[in-house]
Amino acid sequence: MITIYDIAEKSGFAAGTVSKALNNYYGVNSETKRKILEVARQMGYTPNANARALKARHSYNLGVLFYLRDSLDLTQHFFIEILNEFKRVTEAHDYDITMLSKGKDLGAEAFVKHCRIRQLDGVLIFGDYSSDLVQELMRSEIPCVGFDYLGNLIPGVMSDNYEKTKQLVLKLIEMGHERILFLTGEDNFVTEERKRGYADAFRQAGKERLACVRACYSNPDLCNEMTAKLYPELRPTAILFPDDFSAIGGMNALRQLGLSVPDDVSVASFDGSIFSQLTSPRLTCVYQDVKKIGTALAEKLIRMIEEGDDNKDLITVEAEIRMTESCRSIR
Amino acid sequence: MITIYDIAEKSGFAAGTVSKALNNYYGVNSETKRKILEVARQMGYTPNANARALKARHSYNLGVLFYLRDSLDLTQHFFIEILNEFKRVTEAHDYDITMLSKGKDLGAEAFVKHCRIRQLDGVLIFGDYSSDLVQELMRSEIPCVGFDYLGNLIPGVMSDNYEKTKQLVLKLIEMGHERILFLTGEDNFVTEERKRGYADAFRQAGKERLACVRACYSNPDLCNEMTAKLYPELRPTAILFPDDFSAIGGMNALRQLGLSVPDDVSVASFDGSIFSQLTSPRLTCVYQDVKKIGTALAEKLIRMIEEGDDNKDLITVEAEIRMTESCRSIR
DNA sequence: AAACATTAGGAAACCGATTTCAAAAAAGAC
DNA sequence: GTCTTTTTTGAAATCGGTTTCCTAATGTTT
Repeated sequence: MITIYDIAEKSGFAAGTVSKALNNYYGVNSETKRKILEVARQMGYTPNANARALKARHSYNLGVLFYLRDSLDLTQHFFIEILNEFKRVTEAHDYDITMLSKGKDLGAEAFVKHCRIRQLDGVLIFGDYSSDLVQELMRSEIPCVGFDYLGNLIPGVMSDNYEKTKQLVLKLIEMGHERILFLTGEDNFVTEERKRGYADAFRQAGKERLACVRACYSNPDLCNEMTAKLYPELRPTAILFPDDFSAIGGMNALRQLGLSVPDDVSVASFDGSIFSQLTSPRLTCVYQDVKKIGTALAEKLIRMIEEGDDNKDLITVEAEIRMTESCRSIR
Repeated sequence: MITIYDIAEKSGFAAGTVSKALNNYYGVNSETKRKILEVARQMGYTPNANARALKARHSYNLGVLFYLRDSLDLTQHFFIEILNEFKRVTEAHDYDITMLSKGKDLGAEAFVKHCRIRQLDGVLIFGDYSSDLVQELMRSEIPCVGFDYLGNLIPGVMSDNYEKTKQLVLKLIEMGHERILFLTGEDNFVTEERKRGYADAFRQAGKERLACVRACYSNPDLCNEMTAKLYPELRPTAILFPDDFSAIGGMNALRQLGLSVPDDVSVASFDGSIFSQLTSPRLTCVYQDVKKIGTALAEKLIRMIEEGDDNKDLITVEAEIRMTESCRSIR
């Protein structure tokens, strides 16, 4: 492996000077820099990130944590789309991404420890923010941003769930739907916002609301079951599902009941991930802009790391209502 | 930050001894070890992975590379499921996972360089193995394993695609299907195996085969289009799609043509990812065992790194034919 | 009791960078 | 031509571990 010492020897300059030249420091003659860079190129120099991290006390490495209530893993398609965008942006700033994990560590500090061991510069969290493990990380000195986090421990990025839910429900009401059933995800910041939106839409329209019933995110089977059970009881004309994935389960249940979407029941969901485009009819949904979200998360985290930005205000990203085939006016 | 020097000072032993105690080296008195470990615990010692990597010349860090022809990103659900399992296994062996990328680097060595810079111990590849960038990596000194790779540069892990495709087609033939259309993915090792299986099934059954037509992996829109175009021409009684995701597109096309699955056309696909369970009717498929695949990839890579295993034979993982609602006998 | 083998622990070099500080060289001022 | 200022460069310390080699201490054999 070629080191700066090899370059120093061959070029006739000292290692320190080589380092400065390589890093574009002020105070290196441009002719010297040219020579050093040329020698480095010739010899096929590869910097050693670990050596750099050791001395510089940061690693140019970011952690990504998936720690969700029901699935501890990566298999959440919607989050992966955000991560993909996050990666694109951070990569352009020379950061790498490492998956965070508890490893063999037990105890509430597992994630924090992992970050310290690897000297991670910051962390992107997709998490169950009420868990001790995630709380511990958020309270640590390590810069963190959280998707769908609302609170004052770290800055969060979130779609304007309240506003868009309200608008969607108002639209449905306008279309003649009054019996709108909202199957929600498990209780968290996002669910809360959406429920407020749902309630306020009815309030604003001066109509009686039907029901919010707690289901679960990313669980088509549960939504299938609950839809099968609740439809006969409540006779909704429209159903809001917690996400596209769950909506697929729900729609299958409706089909099994002999109902047609959207002729008998209108259906809408949240996220607008790839799943929502594969159903037939296509799903009406509150589309969360994964690109904007990923970019916002990345840029905020980098600002925190590089500029010491310590503002923890929520960053809201505008979502978009996509009215498609799965909803019909019943006037 | 607490270092081994802090522990050395407080415990009265030398730093070298502390290191040995912490790493369970031979030649440290058990009482000494106990004391040192106790002091380390008290002081809240966190090792520094970068310092260790620098001296030890390896990082306990593995790279994962997604470099596919049509999508350079993470949004391939099926691969994510494998990665998830890979992570579970490697984590238990104290390895971390870093996403590989080209970063700003141009040139064919981009990935190799990235590995060297981070001193990655090995790499898991999901790739277009014909691309220069991936080839360069496979030819390097860095231990690599590849999912769906067949060749002699690195060991690959693959489902028994030939065998299971053949069995599936034979089963369909038994069910009375003779006009079986196979929409394949783009040309690669896997596609080749499956096409062989398709051909041999017909050969074995002594029947005339209909057609293999090249489509694309993970592209529901293309499969939708091609199905719409080819169905009227070829009038298949069964269609094999390149993967679940694509099959969804194909089934939508069939529905648009006014055809029912499985009453008018039987449908099957490969992978058996989460997508295949969400369609209605459920998809018959060659299920690839993501857990076994992820485990095989992880264990092989770790053996290569830790034991110098340099056997490059293909590792075949048994797939499973899941006959469900989307196929019907037409006798 | 002498000779030898084994074990425990310490000192120091090393991994490959970064960064500070001082010296040397060049440029500018008078 | 001397003195001051600025620019370049190098030497050396440092980051936090690992590992080799050596000495001292203890245990075993005869």
